[in-house]
Amino acid sequence: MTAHAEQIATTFGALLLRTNRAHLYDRLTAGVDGVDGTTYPVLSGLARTGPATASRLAELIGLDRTVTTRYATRLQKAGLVARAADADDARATRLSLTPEGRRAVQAMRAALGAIVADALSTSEPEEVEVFARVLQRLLDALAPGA
Amino acid sequence: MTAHAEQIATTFGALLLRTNRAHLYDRLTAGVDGVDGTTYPVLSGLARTGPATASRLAELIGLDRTVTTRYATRLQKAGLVARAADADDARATRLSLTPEGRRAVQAMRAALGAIVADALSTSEPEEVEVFARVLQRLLDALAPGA
DNA sequence: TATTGTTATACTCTATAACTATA
DNA sequence: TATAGTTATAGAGTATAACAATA
Repeated sequence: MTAHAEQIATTFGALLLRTNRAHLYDRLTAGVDGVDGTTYPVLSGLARTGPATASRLAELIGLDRTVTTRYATRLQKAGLVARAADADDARATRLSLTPEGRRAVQAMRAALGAIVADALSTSEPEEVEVFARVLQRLLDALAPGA
Repeated sequence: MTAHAEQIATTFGALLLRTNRAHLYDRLTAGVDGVDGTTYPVLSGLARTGPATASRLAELIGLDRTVTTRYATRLQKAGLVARAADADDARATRLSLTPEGRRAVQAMRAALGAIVADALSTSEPEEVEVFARVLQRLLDALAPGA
């Protein structure tokens, strides 16, 4: 058990190396116009949470308010995100996905799903099921906020 | 199966968010003097590969040669890394861990192991075993180089 | 001519500070 | 006075360019 924890820790460490993460992001956003590794979290966060203010979205994805709003502007220029006045609070601006933005998210999700599915194609379905469950627990323990 | 791939992909995406990765690195290097989130890959890479030149180490950890040598200098100043002339090639410099560097790596490995062990404490040993196996496969598929 | 280590330089990502408008 | 959005500015992290020494 401890031996497994050590091995898992090592594998995890390798997986978290900047180069691997960057490479994966590149693969995900390669075919999608207007999104890159930096704006990806903003777009996918918006998809997860639905229409939200920049402040709330920033909290969700763990980025600063100022960065979030700037990336949102980039995505808006690319036609993937829309801004609208908040009816309840004149200070606030609601960010939302455009239909094109939704399509982009869909495409990236499918790409990631395909990569994972391919990577797990040699594993038994029962193993995959266990893996999914334990991975979720690991995330909960490692990133309590998310 | 496809459903699991989707779920795994989503969890994975969350895990790779910059904020989570940075937070984990901070936890790992918190108690260790002279190491931070940026120099960590250099130190742990050196532990994995043993004494190596900056160029070779850079390849291993997916960083640029110039960055690797600069971080190595930082670690050297902290007393964790040593430089020595290469006997076979006068151009080359061999980087290695000092005893203190080895202790630092040991401490960080133990910390990561403890975090993972804790995160998996609610899972059955058989589940953990499966998880370790599938995770390794996933890494192999995602990061062929590592 | 190619490669090693290194430094100088520039670019990108992210955060802090500051400004405006509204609560 | 506090908060939302935004812009200006500064700080890290990283890569590209350039240099000296050796192969």
